[in-house]
Formats: sequence, structure tokens, C-alpha cells
Amino acid sequence: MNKKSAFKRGKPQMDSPPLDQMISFRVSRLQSKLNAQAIKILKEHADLTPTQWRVLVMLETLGECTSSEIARTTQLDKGLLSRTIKGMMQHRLIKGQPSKANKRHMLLRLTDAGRDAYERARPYMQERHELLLDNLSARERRTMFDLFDKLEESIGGAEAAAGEAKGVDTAINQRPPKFI
Amino acid sequence: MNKKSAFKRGKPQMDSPPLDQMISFRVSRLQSKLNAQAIKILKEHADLTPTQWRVLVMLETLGECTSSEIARTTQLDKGLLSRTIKGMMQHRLIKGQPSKANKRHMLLRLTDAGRDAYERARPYMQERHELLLDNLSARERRTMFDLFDKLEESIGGAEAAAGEAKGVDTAINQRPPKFI
DNA sequence: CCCGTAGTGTTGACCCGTCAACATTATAAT
DNA sequence: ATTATAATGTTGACGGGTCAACACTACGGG
Repeated sequence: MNKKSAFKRGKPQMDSPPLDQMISFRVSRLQSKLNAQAIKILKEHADLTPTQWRVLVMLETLGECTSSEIARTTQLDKGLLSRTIKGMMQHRLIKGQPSKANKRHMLLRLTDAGRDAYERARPYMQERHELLLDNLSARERRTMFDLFDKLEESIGGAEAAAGEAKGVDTAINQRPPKFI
Repeated sequence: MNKKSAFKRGKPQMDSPPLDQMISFRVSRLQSKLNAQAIKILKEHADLTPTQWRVLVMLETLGECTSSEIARTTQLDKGLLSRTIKGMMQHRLIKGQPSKANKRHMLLRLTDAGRDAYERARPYMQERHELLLDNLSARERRTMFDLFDKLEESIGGAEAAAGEAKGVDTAINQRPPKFI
């Protein structure tokens, strides 16, 4: 005799587990699964971590760049990048030479070994990506990245608009607890 | 003179950073942002972690259940759940009594303090969720959870179908490296 | 009854991502 | 010039999530 009645296992979308209808939870769970899959593929075929893979992709695309460029473009943490890059240098996947124009910069480049690792992982990563797309309709595919963009934008906007909701007795607090 | 030409900052969707068009990366970045936002809100208003919040949501919905039920429903790691539940018991957010029917089960229930914490965080979590939805069109909203479902399904399916791609010289390896 | 198997929950080890503090260098202001 | 401010990259500390091993219990078939 719960207030919301127990949900059933199976297809029906209504009366499903409450968390299943929460965006943040779904994204989190999806990320876990995608990440586990990527870890497995990258480990097996090129002994890379996902972050290393992403650095390789950036270097393959940009040709030569600095850690901060990668950080800005990907929005990865600069600390994480620093360690990742250090590790990749030790493994000779990339090399870095100090910039003469700017003593703070370290110009990063792929080594042959790095390009090899990239090429070894790429087909499998590509296959995986296409497998993900295969199960989506054309419309869903078109919508997907819009969703990513808009959701990320919402969060950024919410950060800016933080400071509201300070008054504890705003309207929201009086809404019935029917959300999920 | 890079092989893919440098991309520009700004709106245009074409020639954008390569990782931006990869599902896994976008989901990962989105998850980071959503998680950071949730951590902040939950910490500020109820001193909860996201996992604790999810356990509260499940208990609020199910009324009484075991750790393994939560694990099955949410697909959260049972080790993570074990620690989270232990912490929540120490903070008196939930209580657990051993089941007489099954000595392995620990029947979990919300305490008043737990329900309080839930009610303190709920309005803000609800507001956040609605803010995320506000920026989406009706069509996007309808599509979103379908996307989550299908992507998760693809991964599960890929797990099962693993074992292919063993032959290194499959067609995929001969495709031109034009994926992103 | 007994034993193999499966489910439940705990724990330790480990890695990754996040955050803050910091040293160094570049840039801008006055 | 001098000084303040911002950018770059490194490092330490910390927490959270994942994985594997484990103990214990339940269940099913012989």
C-alpha cells in the first residue's frame, strides 16, 4: 500500500521506476555503460584509456596543440589532462616540445607509436559508434546532438541564474510532490 | 595545413571539434555537468550525495525494500549501494531491520529524518529537472527517453554480439578513416 | 540429506575525475 | 617600469565508482 503503487517489470512506460524518468539519472547510467564499453575496447585493442583516446583524437585532428587548447575544446579538467599527457609521453604516444614563443606552452604532437595506437583502436571505436547510430531513426539521430547541446546549455544557464531560489518560500515549494 | 582543417569557435555545426560529434564523449561531458549540478544542490539543501538521493527516491517510492531490489532496479553497483546505505544508516536517514523470512535480506525504510532530507531537496531537484525540460521542445522531450533506452539497449546488444570483430580483416577495417 | 549453484551483502584495492593550491609566465593597466 | 591580473600547467588530496573476492544464506536436484 505504497503511495505510488509498485511498478512492474517489463515494457510499459507508465508506472516505471521513478528514477528512469529523471534525466540526470539516465544520463549517468548511460555514461557508465558507454564508458565501460569504451574502456574494454580501448584496453583490448590499443591499451588506452578513454581520456588517452580523446587526446589522441584531438591531436590527430589538430595536428599540434597545447594542453590548454585541448582543455578548452573538450572541457576536460586540466589536472586530468596534465596527468594523462604525462603518462602518454612516458609511453611515447605523444611528444612535447616547449614553445619558444610562449614558455608556458608545451606543443604536443603524435608520435608514430601514438598514431599506431590510434589506428589500432579507431576501427573498433568507429564500429561501436555506428552500432549506436544504427539503432536510431534518422530523426532521432538529428535530435540527439541538439538534446546534448540544449541540456548542457540549460546547466550553464542555471549556474548563471543561481541565486534565485534563495527565498525558501517561492512558488515551487508549494507545488504538490508529483514530480518524478 | 591539417588534414581536416581547423574548426572555428561558435555556432556552425559543421567543422566542429571532432569529439563533439561522438556520442560517448557528449554523454560523458553532459553527465559531468549534470552531476556537478546535482552535487551542489543536494549538498547545499540536504547534505546528500547523488547516490544517497537516489536511494531516498527509491525508498520513497517503494516504501520498503532491500539493497538488491534497488540494485536491480537502478542498476547501481551493489558495492556502492552497500557503502551508501551504511552511511545513510549512520546518519539516521534510513533504518534497516533484518528480514525473518530471509536472513540475507535487510529491509530498508526511511526514517523521519530521511523523509525530511528528501523533502528538503525535492523542490530544488524538481525545479532543476523542469528547467532542463523547459529548454526542450515537446518533440525533443518525447524523443529523449527513447534515445536513452535505445542507446542502452545497443550497448547491451553489443556485449552479447562481442566476439565478432575478432577477424582483424573484416570490412570495417578497410573503410576510409572518415568517421568522427 | 547433502552438495552444487545462485542470490545477498560486505569489504579491500584500485583508478579516475574533481578540486584547490601553487609556481611560472604572459598580458594589461597605470 | 611596476604592478596587478590572467593564463598555463603541475601537484596533492580527496571522494566516488568499479571490480573481484569473500562469507553467508537460500534453493534445487541427486
